[in-house]
Amino acid sequence: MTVIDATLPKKDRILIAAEDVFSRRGYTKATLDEIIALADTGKGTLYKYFGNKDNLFYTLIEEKHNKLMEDLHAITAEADGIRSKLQAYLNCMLAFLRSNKGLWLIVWYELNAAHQGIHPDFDENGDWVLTSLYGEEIAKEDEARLLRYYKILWEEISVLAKILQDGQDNGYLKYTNCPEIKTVATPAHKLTSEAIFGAYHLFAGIANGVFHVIDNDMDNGELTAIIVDYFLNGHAAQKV
Amino acid sequence: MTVIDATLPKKDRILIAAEDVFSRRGYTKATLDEIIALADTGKGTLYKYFGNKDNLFYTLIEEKHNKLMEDLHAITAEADGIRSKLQAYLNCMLAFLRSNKGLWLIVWYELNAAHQGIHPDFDENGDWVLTSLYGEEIAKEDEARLLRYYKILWEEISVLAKILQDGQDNGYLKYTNCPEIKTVATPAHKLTSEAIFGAYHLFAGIANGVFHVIDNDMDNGELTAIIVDYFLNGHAAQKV
Amino acid sequence: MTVIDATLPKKDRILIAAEDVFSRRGYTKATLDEIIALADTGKGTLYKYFGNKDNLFYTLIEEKHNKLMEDLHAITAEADGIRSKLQAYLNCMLAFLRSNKGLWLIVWYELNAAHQGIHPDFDENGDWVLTSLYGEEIAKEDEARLLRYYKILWEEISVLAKILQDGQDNGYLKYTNCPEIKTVATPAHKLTSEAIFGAYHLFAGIANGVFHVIDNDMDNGELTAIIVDYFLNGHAAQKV
Amino acid sequence: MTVIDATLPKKDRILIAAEDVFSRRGYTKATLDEIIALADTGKGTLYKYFGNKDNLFYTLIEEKHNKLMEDLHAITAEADGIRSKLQAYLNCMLAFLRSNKGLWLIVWYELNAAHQGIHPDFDENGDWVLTSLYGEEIAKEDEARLLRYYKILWEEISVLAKILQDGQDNGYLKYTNCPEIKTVATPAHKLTSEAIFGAYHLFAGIANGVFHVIDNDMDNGELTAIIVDYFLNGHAAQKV
DNA sequence: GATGAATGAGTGTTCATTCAT
DNA sequence: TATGAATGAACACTCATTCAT
Repeated sequence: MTVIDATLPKKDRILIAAEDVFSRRGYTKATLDEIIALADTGKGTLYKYFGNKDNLFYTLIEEKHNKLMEDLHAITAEADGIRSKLQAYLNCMLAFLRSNKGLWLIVWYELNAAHQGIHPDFDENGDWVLTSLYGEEIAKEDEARLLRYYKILWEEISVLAKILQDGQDNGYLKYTNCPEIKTVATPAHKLTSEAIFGAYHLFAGIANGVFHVIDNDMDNGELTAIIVDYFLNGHAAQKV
Repeated sequence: MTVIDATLPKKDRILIAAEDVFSRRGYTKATLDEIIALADTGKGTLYKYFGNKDNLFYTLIEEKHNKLMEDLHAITAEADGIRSKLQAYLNCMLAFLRSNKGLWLIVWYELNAAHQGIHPDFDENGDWVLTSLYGEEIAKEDEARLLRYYKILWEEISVLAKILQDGQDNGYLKYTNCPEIKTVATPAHKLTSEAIFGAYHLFAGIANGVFHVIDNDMDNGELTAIIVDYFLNGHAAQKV
Repeated sequence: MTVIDATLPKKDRILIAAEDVFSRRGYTKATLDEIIALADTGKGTLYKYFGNKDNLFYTLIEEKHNKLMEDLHAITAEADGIRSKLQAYLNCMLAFLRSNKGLWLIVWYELNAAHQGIHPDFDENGDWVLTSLYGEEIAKEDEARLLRYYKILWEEISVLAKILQDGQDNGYLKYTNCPEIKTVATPAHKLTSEAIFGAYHLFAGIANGVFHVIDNDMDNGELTAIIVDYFLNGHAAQKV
Repeated sequence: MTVIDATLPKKDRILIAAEDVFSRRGYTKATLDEIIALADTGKGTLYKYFGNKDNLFYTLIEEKHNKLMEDLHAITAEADGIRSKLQAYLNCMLAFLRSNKGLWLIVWYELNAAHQGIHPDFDENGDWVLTSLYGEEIAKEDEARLLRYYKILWEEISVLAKILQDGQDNGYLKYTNCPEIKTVATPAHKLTSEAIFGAYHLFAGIANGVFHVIDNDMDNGELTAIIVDYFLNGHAAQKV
């Protein structure tokens, strides 16, 4: 059982406790009671600072996400060439996901609108719009809640997608002419679906470690080098 | 709101309704009330047939899983060579996941022991054993419940892992000498961690479609051909 | 797990199963599902023969009670003198309760109106009437149900009470002049409250065996001899 | 319908309501809904304070039991000689049971392990151990729950048993040489089975008043004097 | 600013009873 | 006659949220 530094401000202690509990239990099964017990504070305090369960979680996520985005932008801007941009992105992302696997699984799977029968897309004005695949009405407040998590995924993916897009544009990466892979790109984003698909494909596996095969102490650089090699050159021993 | 054929036996209607509700809501947020309302039946009927929520879900999963395993074994045995085995596997798996994405997301993420602070592994006798990463006791019945879902993941992965393992053994696929990727293989399974990692990496992305980029009507064969090509030869336009 | 002779008529098998289950679980916690499973029959059959749970239980009790009453009357009529009548009564009762302890505990405690805030008594016509101690109305059908169990207790006690009453009337037993022990006797029954109290006092202990102190194989005659001696002469080594 | 003083703290009101409802309905048939309705509170409040139904009931029992044990020890230590110790014990117990008849019936009959096919006894270390008479497994938590009620019975009996044991040891009370009455005594407790049997026999009848023969206003001292006389000298008018 | 007592809608589960076959 | 599928009211228990202090 983690013990939280009693000298920290209550707000910080709640966030630390929330991270611990959400990571272990998932969003739905985490309880505010466990969080305040761990933070050694009262329920009123939690609500004073965060308003409700969802805002508490989002605050947690948002802070980390913003920091991650800064890092991703900085580190990939610095790198030179597709390959080193890719490796920079992955190094950064892998380190992040290793520390925040539990929380990001929640965003990717539990809170992802796309897994709740809801299809987020852009309308003609380039604004996000949610469509229920089952014809149900989506309440205004649900919409806002769902969308802000979706945007987080989108932003994180977009950095990688941009790299891949550039790679395709300048002929470094394949451009597979497969019409069935839908283009969800908009003028505003210029992401081809293929790039998104590739991006997702690329690091989805990293985030999870379903079978715990990757040693927790291993060096990021070495692992990402392997992954980038697989991604660029494939798993075959020689061209087939 | 789907309407279920009123002439079907209650048991079938419950299963159909359960699939619908679990797929949309996830395991925890799905309620038996919604299921019976959709199935137009009583709660007692559901419990008569399935005993409890978890058994209802597992019944749903098990039936589909068994059928899938039969198909996977048959279709990959028939195929000749690593590449066509890979493609056969993916064709089969992709078709399956497209129909059962919601349910399989639950198994992969929500019910996956590895995402609940629990580490499943083999003991010296080759039997499964669960270890809590947080020092909490795992109740006997929780253990059984978690394990049966984990075994499903394991079985489905193992077919692909075997193909990849063979590919490495005969030099067709790379064998990356990366010691930090842990070997979880046991004498009984002979799965190298790399094979597992590759297997997971390979189709994790397919299962999800976070961004709905793949058209629902697209041809499986064409898509899997692209994926296999990516997997074998990589995304680079030429060897780098 | 008892196995019931499959050649017996369904009705008999249900009664045998019901006796087993009620004895082990008590009235409320016994389930009809367990009974029909043990009887290897259907729910409809049970309801066809017995109508509802309470009738099933009462049928079980009534049959045994009627046989017991016959025995009690016969055996005490035969005996000569208070002491041997007492001993005869106790022998009979003890043997009965040993075989039917579980069922009779239900009648004495679980279904006893007096333990449910209800006071059964005679009205001016000598008819039974139930009065709620909490001012609640007693539904007509509840009244009938409660009363029939109460009458069973009453009848079984009355045989002993009559013996004790006779003993007091002819000076063999003490008549303690304690006005606070209420007279519930009616012209029809002529039971003084003291006799009832003594009767109850006498064999209440036998029925229960809270601490399992009495060996299941012990001889009835020997035990009842001790009890009657205690009852008549007390536990003191000499008159005190 | 009792009305509970609205100025009392919720916790106290729940306890008062619980006592009322458990006493009238018995343990199993008492519902928490009725309790909270009577206490005029919410279900969450009940669970906040007591955790579950069984803890609520046990809280009720434990408090009263502890107070009773103090009184029993004090009052019997003060009394001089077997007879006055007996009378002191009975006075105390009778007063207690008159106020708590409903609750103690539950402990004696409904929750008594010995009435659920379970045999509590000491093992070689003097620790309590439960054995199922029907070969069923006893779950760890069921064991703890059953045992704590059994210990209450045991403690209350033991005070009296000690008095009776002393009476036998110094020849004041009969020692009936009846081998069939099993010795459950352990070195730690030195209770002969006879003493236990006598103790139970003695006051089992008092607790219940199946037939309401004892006037609720009657004086304890007078009644216990009669009972002790019956117990010591028997019911016969003269030695028989 | 901090608290925690109080709440009640909601959730999985049980089981006596009904009724069409 | 015998059945068992179907039911739904009832129950113990959970937990996000409110609000008076």
